Amino acid sequence: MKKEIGTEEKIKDAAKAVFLQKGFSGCTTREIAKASGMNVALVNYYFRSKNQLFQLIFQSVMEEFIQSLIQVFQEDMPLKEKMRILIQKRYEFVEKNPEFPNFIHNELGRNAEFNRQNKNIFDKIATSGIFEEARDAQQKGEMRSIDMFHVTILIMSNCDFPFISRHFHLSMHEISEKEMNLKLKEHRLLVTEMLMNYLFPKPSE
Amino acid sequence: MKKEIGTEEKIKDAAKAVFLQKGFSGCTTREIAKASGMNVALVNYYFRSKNQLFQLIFQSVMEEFIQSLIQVFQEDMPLKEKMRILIQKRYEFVEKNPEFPNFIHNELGRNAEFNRQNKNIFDKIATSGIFEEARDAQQKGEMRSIDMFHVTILIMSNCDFPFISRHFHLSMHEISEKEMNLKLKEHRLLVTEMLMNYLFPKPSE
DNA sequence: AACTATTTTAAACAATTGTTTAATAAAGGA
DNA sequence: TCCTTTATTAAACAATTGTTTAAAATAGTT
Repeated sequence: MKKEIGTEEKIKDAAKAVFLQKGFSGCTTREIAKASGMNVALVNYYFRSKNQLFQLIFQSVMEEFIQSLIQVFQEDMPLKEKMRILIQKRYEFVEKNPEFPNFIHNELGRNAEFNRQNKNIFDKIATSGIFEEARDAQQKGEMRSIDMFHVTILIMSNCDFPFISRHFHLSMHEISEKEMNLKLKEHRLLVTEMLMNYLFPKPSE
Repeated sequence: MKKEIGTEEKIKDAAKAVFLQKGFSGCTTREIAKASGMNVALVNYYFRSKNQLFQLIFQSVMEEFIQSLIQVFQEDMPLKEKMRILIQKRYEFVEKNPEFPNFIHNELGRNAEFNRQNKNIFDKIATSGIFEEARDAQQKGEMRSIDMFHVTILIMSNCDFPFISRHFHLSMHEISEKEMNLKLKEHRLLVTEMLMNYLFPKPSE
Protein backbone atom coordinates (compact mmCIF):
# COMPACT_ATOMS: atom_id res chain seq x y z
CA MET A 1 0.00 0.00 0.00
CA LYS A 2 3.00 2.33 -0.10
CA LYS A 3 2.78 4.89 -2.83
CA GLU A 4 6.20 6.05 -3.93
CA ILE A 5 5.08 8.58 -6.51
CA GLY A 6 7.54 10.64 -8.49
CA THR A 7 7.59 14.39 -8.72
CA GLU A 8 5.85 14.49 -12.10
CA GLU A 9 2.90 12.65 -10.60
CA LYS A 10 2.98 14.80 -7.48
CA ILE A 11 2.70 17.94 -9.55
CA LYS A 12 -0.07 16.51 -11.67
CA ASP A 13 -2.06 15.52 -8.60
CA ALA A 14 -1.59 18.89 -6.93
CA ALA A 15 -2.47 20.69 -10.15
CA LYS A 16 -5.68 18.73 -10.50
CA ALA A 17 -6.73 19.58 -6.96
CA VAL A 18 -5.87 23.26 -7.26
CA PHE A 19 -7.37 23.70 -10.73
CA LEU A 20 -10.56 21.96 -9.70
CA GLN A 21 -10.96 24.22 -6.70
CA LYS A 22 -9.87 27.56 -8.14
CA GLY A 23 -9.98 27.26 -11.89
CA PHE A 24 -7.28 28.18 -14.38
CA SER A 25 -7.22 31.92 -13.84
CA GLY A 26 -7.88 31.58 -10.12
CA CYS A 27 -4.53 30.07 -9.24
CA THR A 28 -0.84 30.52 -9.97
CA THR A 29 1.99 28.24 -11.01
CA ARG A 30 3.67 28.88 -7.67
CA GLU A 31 0.53 27.80 -5.86
CA ILE A 32 0.54 24.50 -7.67
CA ALA A 33 4.25 24.08 -7.04
CA LYS A 34 3.82 24.69 -3.33
CA ALA A 35 0.83 22.36 -3.13
CA SER A 36 2.92 19.59 -4.65
CA GLY A 37 5.93 20.32 -2.43
CA MET A 38 8.04 21.19 -5.44
CA ASN A 39 9.17 24.51 -6.89
CA VAL A 40 8.02 26.58 -9.85
CA ALA A 41 10.74 25.59 -12.26
CA LEU A 42 9.84 21.93 -11.92
CA VAL A 43 6.31 22.58 -13.02
CA ASN A 44 7.50 23.98 -16.32
CA TYR A 45 10.29 21.43 -16.56
CA TYR A 46 7.74 18.62 -16.70
CA PHE A 47 4.81 20.35 -18.36
CA ARG A 48 6.36 23.25 -20.32
CA SER A 49 3.73 25.78 -19.25
CA LYS A 50 0.81 26.42 -16.95
CA ASN A 51 -1.44 26.28 -19.98
CA GLN A 52 -0.24 22.86 -21.15
CA LEU A 53 -0.53 21.49 -17.63
CA PHE A 54 -4.06 22.76 -17.44
CA GLN A 55 -4.95 21.32 -20.81
CA LEU A 56 -3.72 17.94 -19.61
CA ILE A 57 -5.72 18.08 -16.40
CA PHE A 58 -8.83 19.36 -18.09
CA GLN A 59 -8.70 16.60 -20.65
CA SER A 60 -8.49 13.89 -18.00
CA VAL A 61 -11.20 15.45 -15.84
CA MET A 62 -13.44 15.75 -18.84
CA GLU A 63 -12.88 12.11 -19.65
CA GLU A 64 -13.74 11.00 -16.14
CA PHE A 65 -16.79 13.22 -16.27
CA ILE A 66 -18.08 11.75 -19.51
CA GLN A 67 -17.15 8.21 -18.58
CA SER A 68 -19.34 8.41 -15.48
CA LEU A 69 -22.23 9.11 -17.81
CA ILE A 70 -21.93 6.13 -20.06
CA GLN A 71 -20.25 3.34 -18.12
CA VAL A 72 -23.59 1.80 -17.24
CA PHE A 73 -24.53 1.35 -20.86
CA GLN A 74 -22.05 -1.41 -21.44
CA GLU A 75 -23.99 -3.76 -19.20
CA ASP A 76 -26.85 -5.86 -20.43
CA MET A 77 -30.26 -5.00 -19.00
CA PRO A 78 -33.48 -3.32 -20.02
CA LEU A 79 -33.19 0.38 -20.84
CA LYS A 80 -35.40 1.44 -18.00
CA GLU A 81 -33.21 -0.31 -15.47
CA LYS A 82 -30.08 1.06 -17.10
CA MET A 83 -31.50 4.53 -16.83
CA ARG A 84 -32.26 4.16 -13.16
CA ILE A 85 -28.76 2.92 -12.43
CA LEU A 86 -27.24 5.59 -14.63
CA ILE A 87 -28.95 8.27 -12.61
CA GLN A 88 -27.81 6.68 -9.38
CA LYS A 89 -24.20 6.21 -10.51
CA ARG A 90 -24.06 9.66 -11.96
CA TYR A 91 -25.34 11.23 -8.79
CA GLU A 92 -22.89 9.28 -6.66
CA PHE A 93 -20.03 10.23 -8.95
CA VAL A 94 -20.73 13.92 -8.57
CA GLU A 95 -21.23 13.39 -4.86
CA LYS A 96 -17.68 12.07 -4.68
CA ASN A 97 -16.35 14.76 -7.01
CA PRO A 98 -18.40 17.84 -6.15
CA GLU A 99 -16.08 20.30 -7.91
CA PHE A 100 -16.21 18.51 -11.25
CA PRO A 101 -19.36 20.03 -12.74
CA ASN A 102 -18.64 23.62 -11.83
CA PHE A 103 -15.06 23.29 -13.00
CA ILE A 104 -15.97 21.86 -16.36
CA HIS A 105 -18.80 24.19 -17.23
CA ASN A 106 -16.88 27.18 -16.00
CA GLU A 107 -13.79 26.46 -18.05
CA LEU A 108 -15.80 25.37 -21.07
CA GLY A 109 -17.62 28.68 -20.96
CA ARG A 110 -14.46 30.74 -20.88
CA ASN A 111 -12.49 28.70 -23.40
CA ALA A 112 -14.45 28.05 -26.53
CA GLU A 113 -11.49 26.25 -28.12
CA PHE A 114 -11.86 23.28 -25.82
CA ASN A 115 -14.96 22.32 -27.72
CA ARG A 116 -12.97 21.24 -30.72
CA GLN A 117 -10.38 19.38 -28.68
CA ASN A 118 -12.98 17.39 -26.78
CA LYS A 119 -14.88 16.26 -29.83
CA ASN A 120 -13.35 12.80 -29.59
CA ILE A 121 -14.42 12.55 -25.96
CA PHE A 122 -18.00 13.37 -26.84
CA ASP A 123 -17.89 10.75 -29.53
CA LYS A 124 -17.65 8.15 -26.79
CA ILE A 125 -21.22 8.96 -25.91
CA ALA A 126 -22.43 8.87 -29.47
CA THR A 127 -20.83 5.47 -30.07
CA SER A 128 -21.95 3.97 -26.77
CA GLY A 129 -25.31 3.05 -28.26
CA ILE A 130 -27.32 5.03 -25.73
CA PHE A 131 -29.08 7.11 -28.29
CA GLU A 132 -30.12 4.19 -30.50
CA GLU A 133 -31.29 2.15 -27.54
CA ALA A 134 -33.38 5.05 -26.33
CA ARG A 135 -34.90 5.62 -29.72
CA ASP A 136 -35.94 1.98 -29.85
CA ALA A 137 -37.60 2.22 -26.45
CA GLN A 138 -39.36 5.38 -27.56
CA GLN A 139 -40.73 3.73 -30.69
CA LYS A 140 -42.01 0.85 -28.57
CA GLY A 141 -43.77 3.36 -26.40
CA GLU A 142 -41.81 2.39 -23.31
CA MET A 143 -40.06 5.70 -23.01
CA ARG A 144 -41.35 9.23 -23.39
CA SER A 145 -40.67 10.47 -26.90
CA ILE A 146 -38.42 13.42 -26.38
CA ASP A 147 -35.14 14.38 -28.00
CA MET A 148 -32.07 12.96 -26.27
CA PHE A 149 -30.91 16.53 -25.94
CA HIS A 150 -33.63 16.97 -23.33
CA VAL A 151 -32.91 13.66 -21.66
CA THR A 152 -29.24 14.41 -21.10
CA ILE A 153 -29.98 17.89 -19.80
CA LEU A 154 -32.65 16.58 -17.45
CA ILE A 155 -30.32 14.00 -15.95
CA MET A 156 -27.34 16.28 -15.67
CA SER A 157 -29.44 19.12 -14.32
CA ASN A 158 -30.77 17.08 -11.46
CA CYS A 159 -27.57 15.19 -10.67
CA ASP A 160 -24.96 17.90 -11.17
CA PHE A 161 -26.64 21.12 -10.20
CA PRO A 162 -27.26 20.30 -6.53
CA PHE A 163 -23.49 20.22 -6.08
CA ILE A 164 -22.84 23.25 -8.25
CA SER A 165 -25.20 25.26 -6.07
CA ARG A 166 -23.89 23.80 -2.83
CA HIS A 167 -22.75 27.09 -1.28
CA PHE A 168 -25.87 28.88 -2.39
CA HIS A 169 -28.18 26.53 -0.53
CA LEU A 170 -25.79 26.36 2.39
CA SER A 171 -26.42 30.08 2.87
CA MET A 172 -30.08 30.11 2.00
CA HIS A 173 -31.20 27.34 4.28
CA GLU A 174 -28.66 28.09 6.99
CA ILE A 175 -27.62 24.52 7.52
CA SER A 176 -24.29 22.91 8.31
CA GLU A 177 -22.16 20.97 5.88
CA LYS A 178 -23.16 17.73 7.59
CA GLU A 179 -26.87 18.46 7.28
CA MET A 180 -26.28 19.51 3.70
CA ASN A 181 -24.63 16.23 2.82
CA LEU A 182 -27.46 14.30 4.40
CA LYS A 183 -30.07 16.28 2.53
CA LEU A 184 -28.16 15.81 -0.70
CA LYS A 185 -28.17 12.06 -0.17
CA GLU A 186 -31.92 12.28 0.34
CA HIS A 187 -32.22 14.38 -2.78
CA ARG A 188 -30.98 11.58 -4.98
CA LEU A 189 -34.05 9.50 -4.20
CA LEU A 190 -36.43 12.32 -5.15
CA VAL A 191 -34.53 13.04 -8.31
CA THR A 192 -34.55 9.41 -9.34
CA GLU A 193 -38.26 9.05 -8.77
CA MET A 194 -39.10 12.28 -10.54
CA LEU A 195 -36.96 11.54 -13.57
CA MET A 196 -38.07 7.93 -13.88
CA ASN A 197 -41.72 8.89 -13.61
CA TYR A 198 -41.25 11.48 -16.28
CA LEU A 199 -39.10 9.51 -18.69
CA PHE A 200 -41.12 6.28 -18.30
CA PRO A 201 -44.67 7.39 -17.68
CA LYS A 202 -47.30 4.91 -16.53
CA PRO A 203 -49.22 3.68 -19.59
CA SER A 204 -52.48 4.53 -17.80
CA GLU A 205 -52.19 8.23 -18.60
CA MET B 1 -34.88 57.69 -25.12
CA LYS B 2 -31.44 59.33 -25.00
CA LYS B 3 -29.20 57.92 -22.36
CA GLU B 4 -26.64 60.45 -21.20
CA ILE B 5 -24.92 58.23 -18.68
CA GLY B 6 -21.96 59.46 -16.70
CA THR B 7 -18.62 57.74 -16.43
CA GLU B 8 -19.38 56.13 -13.10
CA GLU B 9 -22.37 54.38 -14.62
CA LYS B 10 -20.40 53.49 -17.73
CA ILE B 11 -17.76 51.76 -15.63
CA LYS B 12 -20.33 49.94 -13.56
CA ASP B 13 -22.09 48.67 -16.66
CA ALA B 14 -18.87 47.52 -18.28
CA ALA B 15 -17.72 45.90 -15.06
CA LYS B 16 -20.95 43.96 -14.78
CA ALA B 17 -20.64 42.66 -18.30
CA VAL B 18 -16.99 41.72 -17.96
CA PHE B 19 -17.32 40.18 -14.51
CA LEU B 20 -20.32 38.14 -15.59
CA GLN B 21 -18.48 36.77 -18.58
CA LYS B 22 -15.03 36.18 -17.11
CA GLY B 23 -15.37 36.19 -13.34
CA PHE B 24 -13.35 38.16 -10.84
CA SER B 25 -9.99 36.49 -11.36
CA GLY B 26 -10.57 36.07 -15.07
CA CYS B 27 -10.34 39.75 -15.92
CA THR B 28 -8.24 42.81 -15.17
CA THR B 29 -8.95 46.37 -14.12
CA ARG B 30 -7.57 47.58 -17.41
CA GLU B 31 -9.96 45.31 -19.29
CA ILE B 32 -12.90 46.83 -17.49
CA ALA B 33 -11.56 50.31 -18.09
CA LYS B 34 -11.18 49.69 -21.80
CA ALA B 35 -14.64 48.12 -22.05
CA SER B 36 -16.12 51.25 -20.52
CA GLY B 37 -14.08 53.59 -22.69
CA MET B 38 -12.35 55.04 -19.64
CA ASN B 39 -8.88 54.51 -18.17
CA VAL B 40 -7.62 52.50 -15.22
CA ALA B 41 -7.28 55.36 -12.78
CA LEU B 42 -10.94 56.26 -13.16
CA VAL B 43 -12.01 52.80 -12.10
CA ASN B 44 -10.24 53.19 -8.79
CA TYR B 45 -11.23 56.84 -8.53
CA TYR B 46 -14.89 55.89 -8.43
CA PHE B 47 -14.72 52.47 -6.78
CA ARG B 48 -11.46 52.49 -4.78
CA SER B 49 -10.42 48.99 -5.88
CA LYS B 50 -11.19 46.11 -8.20
CA ASN B 51 -12.39 44.18 -5.20
CA GLN B 52 -14.88 46.82 -4.05
CA LEU B 53 -16.19 47.23 -7.57
CA PHE B 54 -16.69 43.49 -7.79
CA GLN B 55 -18.41 43.36 -4.43
CA LEU B 56 -20.84 46.02 -5.63
CA ILE B 57 -21.60 44.19 -8.87
CA PHE B 58 -21.92 40.83 -7.19
CA GLN B 59 -24.34 42.20 -4.64
CA SER B 60 -26.62 43.65 -7.31
CA VAL B 61 -26.46 40.56 -9.49
CA MET B 62 -27.26 38.40 -6.48
CA GLU B 63 -30.25 40.58 -5.70
CA GLU B 64 -31.59 40.35 -9.23
CA PHE B 65 -31.02 36.61 -9.11
CA ILE B 66 -32.95 36.13 -5.90
CA GLN B 67 -35.65 38.59 -6.84
CA SER B 68 -36.45 36.58 -9.94
CA LEU B 69 -37.18 33.67 -7.65
CA ILE B 70 -39.71 35.31 -5.40
CA GLN B 71 -41.40 38.10 -7.32
CA VAL B 72 -44.31 35.87 -8.25
CA PHE B 73 -45.16 35.21 -4.64
CA GLN B 74 -46.47 38.68 -4.06
CA GLU B 75 -49.43 38.07 -6.34
CA ASP B 76 -52.64 36.48 -5.13
CA MET B 77 -53.42 33.08 -6.61
CA PRO B 78 -53.42 29.44 -5.61
CA LEU B 79 -50.01 27.99 -4.77
CA LYS B 80 -50.07 25.54 -7.63
CA GLU B 81 -50.60 28.32 -10.15
CA LYS B 82 -47.95 30.43 -8.48
CA MET B 83 -45.52 27.60 -8.74
CA ARG B 84 -46.17 27.10 -12.43
CA ILE B 85 -45.65 30.78 -13.12
CA LEU B 86 -42.59 30.88 -10.89
CA ILE B 87 -40.98 28.14 -12.92
CA GLN B 88 -41.84 29.92 -16.14
CA LYS B 89 -40.60 33.32 -14.99
CA ARG B 90 -37.49 31.85 -13.53
CA TYR B 91 -36.67 30.01 -16.70
CA GLU B 92 -37.23 33.09 -18.79
CA PHE B 93 -35.10 35.18 -16.48
CA VAL B 94 -32.14 32.85 -16.86
CA GLU B 95 -32.82 32.68 -20.58
CA LYS B 96 -32.34 36.44 -20.73
CA ASN B 97 -29.36 36.35 -18.36
CA PRO B 98 -27.58 33.12 -19.21
CA GLU B 99 -24.33 34.03 -17.43
CA PHE B 100 -26.00 34.71 -14.10
CA PRO B 101 -26.13 31.21 -12.63
CA ASN B 102 -22.61 30.20 -13.52
CA PHE B 103 -21.26 33.52 -12.32
CA ILE B 104 -22.98 33.35 -8.96
CA HIS B 105 -22.24 29.76 -8.12
CA ASN B 106 -18.69 30.10 -9.33
CA GLU B 107 -17.92 33.14 -7.24
CA LEU B 108 -19.83 31.85 -4.23
CA GLY B 109 -17.73 28.71 -4.34
CA ARG B 110 -14.46 30.57 -4.38
CA ASN B 111 -15.38 33.24 -1.86
CA ALA B 112 -16.88 31.78 1.25
CA GLU B 113 -17.12 35.23 2.87
CA PHE B 114 -19.92 36.27 0.56
CA ASN B 115 -22.20 33.96 2.42
CA ARG B 116 -22.27 36.22 5.44
CA GLN B 117 -22.71 39.36 3.38
CA ASN B 118 -25.64 38.00 1.46
CA LYS B 119 -27.55 36.82 4.47
CA ASN B 120 -29.93 39.79 4.25
CA ILE B 121 -30.61 38.97 0.62
CA PHE B 122 -31.53 35.42 1.47
CA ASP B 123 -33.85 36.71 4.15
CA LYS B 124 -36.01 38.13 1.40
CA ILE B 125 -36.93 34.59 0.49
CA ALA B 126 -37.60 33.54 4.03
CA THR B 127 -39.90 36.53 4.62
CA SER B 128 -41.70 36.24 1.31
CA GLY B 129 -44.08 33.67 2.76
CA ILE B 130 -43.22 31.00 0.22
CA PHE B 131 -42.22 28.46 2.78
CA GLU B 132 -45.32 28.87 4.95
CA GLU B 133 -47.63 28.80 1.98
CA ALA B 134 -46.01 25.63 0.74
CA ARG B 135 -46.25 23.98 4.14
CA ASP B 136 -49.97 24.75 4.22
CA ALA B 137 -50.48 23.19 0.82
CA GLN B 138 -48.51 20.17 1.92
CA GLN B 139 -50.66 19.70 5.02
CA LYS B 140 -53.76 19.93 2.88
CA GLY B 141 -52.34 17.19 0.70
CA GLU B 142 -52.26 19.41 -2.37
CA MET B 143 -48.51 19.41 -2.63
CA ARG B 144 -45.97 16.62 -2.24
CA SER B 145 -44.62 16.64 1.28
CA ILE B 146 -40.94 17.27 0.79
CA ASP B 147 -38.60 19.71 2.43
CA MET B 148 -38.42 23.12 0.75
CA PHE B 149 -34.71 22.47 0.45
CA HIS B 150 -35.54 19.90 -2.19
CA VAL B 151 -38.13 22.08 -3.87
CA THR B 152 -35.77 24.99 -4.40
CA ILE B 153 -33.01 22.74 -5.67
CA LEU B 154 -35.39 20.99 -8.06
CA ILE B 155 -36.59 24.24 -9.54
CA MET B 156 -33.18 25.85 -9.78
CA SER B 157 -31.63 22.67 -11.14
CA ASN B 158 -34.02 22.47 -14.03
CA CYS B 159 -34.20 26.18 -14.79
CA ASP B 160 -30.60 27.23 -14.28
CA PHE B 161 -28.51 24.26 -15.25
CA PRO B 162 -29.50 24.12 -18.91
CA PHE B 163 -27.82 27.49 -19.31
CA ILE B 164 -24.85 26.65 -17.14
CA SER B 165 -24.14 23.65 -19.32
CA ARG B 166 -24.80 25.50 -22.56
CA HIS B 167 -21.34 25.00 -24.07
CA PHE B 168 -21.21 21.40 -22.98
CA HIS B 169 -24.33 20.44 -24.89
CA LEU B 170 -23.34 22.65 -27.79
CA SER B 171 -20.32 20.39 -28.24
CA MET B 172 -21.99 17.15 -27.40
CA HIS B 173 -24.95 17.42 -29.72
CA GLU B 174 -23.07 19.36 -32.40
CA ILE B 175 -25.75 21.93 -32.93
CA SER B 176 -25.65 25.63 -33.70
CA GLU B 177 -26.41 28.42 -31.26
CA LYS B 178 -29.73 29.03 -33.01
CA GLU B 179 -30.80 25.41 -32.72
CA MET B 180 -29.62 25.41 -29.12
CA ASN B 181 -31.79 28.38 -28.25
CA LEU B 182 -34.79 26.79 -29.89
CA LYS B 183 -34.26 23.54 -28.01
CA LEU B 184 -33.83 25.43 -24.77
CA LYS B 185 -37.15 27.15 -25.33
CA GLU B 186 -38.68 23.74 -25.88
CA HIS B 187 -36.99 22.48 -22.75
CA ARG B 188 -38.93 24.86 -20.54
CA LEU B 189 -42.17 23.09 -21.37
CA LEU B 190 -40.78 19.69 -20.41
CA VAL B 191 -39.30 21.01 -17.23
CA THR B 192 -42.53 22.67 -16.22
CA GLU B 193 -44.57 19.55 -16.84
CA MET B 194 -42.11 17.30 -15.04
CA LEU B 195 -41.81 19.53 -12.01
CA MET B 196 -45.52 20.21 -11.73
CA ASN B 197 -46.36 16.53 -12.02
CA TYR B 198 -43.86 15.72 -9.34
CA LEU B 199 -44.66 18.53 -6.91
CA PHE B 200 -48.43 18.25 -7.34
CA PRO B 201 -49.07 14.56 -7.99
CA LYS B 202 -52.46 13.37 -9.17
CA PRO B 203 -54.47 12.24 -6.14
CA SER B 204 -55.22 8.94 -7.91
CA GLU B 205 -51.83 7.47 -7.09
C1' DA C 1 36.10 6.03 -11.21
C1' DA C 2 34.90 9.00 -14.94
C1' DC C 3 31.51 10.58 -17.85
C1' DT C 4 26.86 11.58 -19.44
C1' DA C 5 22.14 12.48 -18.95
C1' DT C 6 18.59 13.66 -15.97
C1' DT C 7 16.67 16.06 -12.21
C1' DT C 8 16.45 19.89 -8.96
C1' DT C 9 17.42 24.38 -7.32
C1' DA C 10 17.84 29.44 -6.72
C1' DA C 11 17.85 33.41 -9.19
C1' DA C 12 16.57 36.26 -12.72
C1' DC C 13 13.66 37.73 -16.72
C1' DA C 14 10.22 40.64 -18.85
C1' DA C 15 5.37 41.34 -18.77
C1' DT C 16 1.29 42.22 -16.33
C1' DT C 17 -1.09 43.02 -12.21
C1' DG C 18 -3.75 46.40 -8.85
C1' DT C 19 -3.02 50.74 -7.13
C1' DT C 20 -1.29 55.47 -6.46
C1' DT C 21 0.62 59.91 -7.56
C1' DA C 22 0.91 64.31 -9.26
C1' DA C 23 -0.28 67.21 -12.81
C1' DT C 24 -3.96 68.94 -15.90
C1' DA C 25 -8.66 69.87 -17.37
C1' DA C 26 -13.44 70.85 -16.47
C1' DA C 27 -17.19 72.41 -13.70
C1' DG C 28 -19.45 75.18 -10.25
C1' DG C 29 -20.03 78.91 -7.02
C1' DA C 30 -18.71 83.43 -5.07
C1' DT D 1 -13.59 86.88 -12.92
C1' DC D 2 -11.20 84.17 -9.37
C1' DC D 3 -11.25 80.35 -6.57
C1' DT D 4 -12.43 75.83 -5.05
C1' DT D 5 -13.97 71.42 -6.00
C1' DT D 6 -14.44 67.66 -9.01
C1' DA D 7 -13.08 64.92 -12.90
C1' DT D 8 -9.60 63.06 -16.00
C1' DT D 9 -5.17 61.87 -17.59
C1' DA D 10 -0.48 59.87 -18.18
C1' DA D 11 3.02 58.04 -15.65
C1' DA D 12 4.89 55.55 -12.13
C1' DC D 13 4.80 52.28 -8.20
C1' DA D 14 5.73 47.83 -6.04
C1' DA D 15 4.11 43.20 -6.19
C1' DT D 16 3.03 39.19 -8.73
C1' DT D 17 2.70 36.75 -12.86
C1' DG D 18 4.49 32.88 -16.22
C1' DT D 19 8.71 31.54 -17.88
C1' DT D 20 13.69 30.92 -18.49
C1' DT D 21 18.50 30.48 -17.30
C1' DA D 22 22.52 28.59 -15.60
C1' DA D 23 24.48 26.23 -12.05
C1' DA D 24 24.29 22.38 -8.79
C1' DA D 25 22.88 17.81 -7.38
C1' DT D 26 21.53 13.20 -8.47
C1' DA D 27 21.16 9.07 -11.06
C1' DG D 28 22.68 5.99 -14.60
C1' DT D 29 26.22 3.92 -17.58
C1' DT D 30 30.50 2.23 -19.03
